[in-house]
This record gives sequence, C-alpha cells and structure tokens, in this order.
Amino acid sequence: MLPPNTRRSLPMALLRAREVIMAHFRPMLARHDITEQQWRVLRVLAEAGPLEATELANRASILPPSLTRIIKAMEERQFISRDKVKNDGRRALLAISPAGLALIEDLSPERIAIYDAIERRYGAEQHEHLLDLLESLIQSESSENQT
Amino acid sequence: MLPPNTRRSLPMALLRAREVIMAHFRPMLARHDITEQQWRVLRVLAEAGPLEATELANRASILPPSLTRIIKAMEERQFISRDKVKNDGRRALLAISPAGLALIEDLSPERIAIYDAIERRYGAEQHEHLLDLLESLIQSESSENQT
DNA sequence: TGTTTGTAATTAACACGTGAATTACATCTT
DNA sequence: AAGATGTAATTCACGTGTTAATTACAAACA
Repeated sequence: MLPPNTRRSLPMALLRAREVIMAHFRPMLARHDITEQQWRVLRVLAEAGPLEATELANRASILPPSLTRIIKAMEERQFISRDKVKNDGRRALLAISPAGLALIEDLSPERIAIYDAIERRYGAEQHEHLLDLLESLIQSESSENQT
Repeated sequence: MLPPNTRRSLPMALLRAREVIMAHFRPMLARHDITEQQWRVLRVLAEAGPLEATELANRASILPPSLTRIIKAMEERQFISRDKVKNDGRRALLAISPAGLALIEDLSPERIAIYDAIERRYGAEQHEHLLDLLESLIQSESSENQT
C-alpha cells in the first residue's frame, strides 16, 4: 500500500511492457501498410465472424470514433465489408473480406514466429502466469467496484 | 507455444489491463485539465529532478515528437521550465516549477487513494507479483535478443 | 579552417485516443 | 400518431503515437 512511484507502478509497467512487445510486431505490420489497430480489427473479425460496430469496438479495445475511421479506411482497401442489419437502420454487420483473410493468412507464420520467440525468451511458465494475472486484474477492475 | 489468439495474447491483455487501470485516474486528471502524458512528465521531473529531453522521454516513455509538444504546452502553463546547458546548444535542462510541484502535491492524496483501492481489490501479493513479472518481461525483451 | 559525420531536438504528415456534441434511428409513453 | 427518451454511430476538436525528414549544433578529421 505504499504510494506508487513512477518506476514501479502498474500504469508505467503496463505501458513499457506493451511497448517492448509491440516493437517486435511493428516492422511486420508496417511492411504491409496496416496499423496495429487495423490489425486488431482484422484479427477479431476473422476469429469471431461478422460483428456489429459496438461489439467489434469492445472486442478490439478501440473507441467508437477510432473505429469509424478505421472501418472507412479498411472498406476502401476492401479488407472488410458492411451489411445493413434489417429492422434497425443504425446497426450494420461488419465482416472481413477474402482479401482481409488472405492478409491474415499471409502474416500468420511470421506473427507466430515472433510471438513464439518472445515466449521462448520469457519462459512459457512465466508467460502463462502473466496472462493469468492480467486476466485477473482486468476482471477485478472492469466490474466496477468503485474507485 | 500455441498461436496466440486475440483473447489470450500479451498485446491485448496488456492493453486492456492498462485501460481498466487508467480509467480510474482519468477523471482526476481531467478535472485539472492535464493529460495522462503531461502527468507522467511532471511525475518524472518531480522524482528525478531536472533532466534533458532525451532522458525525460525515456523515463516517461514518451517519444521525442510528443515530448516536444508537451514541453511547449507545459512551459506556457508554467508547470515546467527549461535552461540551456552550457557548452552544448542542443541540450536543455527541463525542470518542474513550483506550480508544477504544487499540482502534484494537490493530487497526491487522491492519486494514492485510487491506487490503494486498486491494490486492495486486486490483492497486494498478486500486485507485487504482477509488477515483478512485468519488470521481467521488459528486461527480457528490451535488451534486444532479436526477433 | 572547412568538410564530413554524428547527435539532439524539432517539424511534418497521418493515424489513433479521448471526451463532448450531434445525427439517425428505435422505442416508449400517452 | 406525436413527442419524449434511449441507443448506435458519427463528427468535432484537440492531444498523442509513429515514422520520416529536417534543422541545429557538436565532434572528428582531412
């Protein structure tokens, strides 16, 4: 319960940890001219199938205004498509296109190799343990037990 | 060594974890009209004393272009000051001002209360363990053992 | 001394993060 | 059916993330 100083606090540690991880993936994404967020959108749609914008935003951890822009860009590049939902003119179903799927397939081997290398360096057990602890943290805070 | 799916991967888990944590601090920062990044800059300068821009950027995990903008804004608001380093016209020492220190002092009780509440909900032991694992991950990846 | 090479900081361009306001529809209420 | 309320998505405004290019200065060296 000590006052957190910057060097050992969750906000800074989580930020730095994410940075060192993403640094490994960015060159791959840059070579294919897609952003980290666009990549998340594609992955989520590929895994979950067609989704409405709100659900997609939640699953990809992207805020609605950002998602609006991302969808626009990726529709133009033909990586995703949208279809109106009947009986509700507000909603639309977003789906990954064949080209989008192809991109994911293309990058899959490299993506897995990068991730495996990280896991190998870090250790499989620590890796699993870290994921568990993060999941638990997300759980304990997202259900809003107040500040 | 399984292919990471979006639901259990370090990039997503770290992102979500940081989001649920920061959600607790944002209202406080917003009330005082400073951003999360500006807050990091103030905290680092308060803890470490005057620093040059490069060192400050590293410690606060902010990229140089962002830091340039942040410094400009906070100089105007008189939260930080800069002094040229003699014998090198490129460098400047950045320091927190009395007003900046006052802001930190002001927010300190609330900041600590928020953090303590998180730690209480999550559990002190898990909290320590998580910080250790994050530190270890940062270590194992930042020394560039290649992709 | 003048030129090259290196380094710190800034600028530029574009995408995303964030909160507030707005628009477009649905639904509820009377 | 008409208006009030609610919800999904978008738009707006501004700050930050990211890479590449540029500027300003220092150091090496020919």
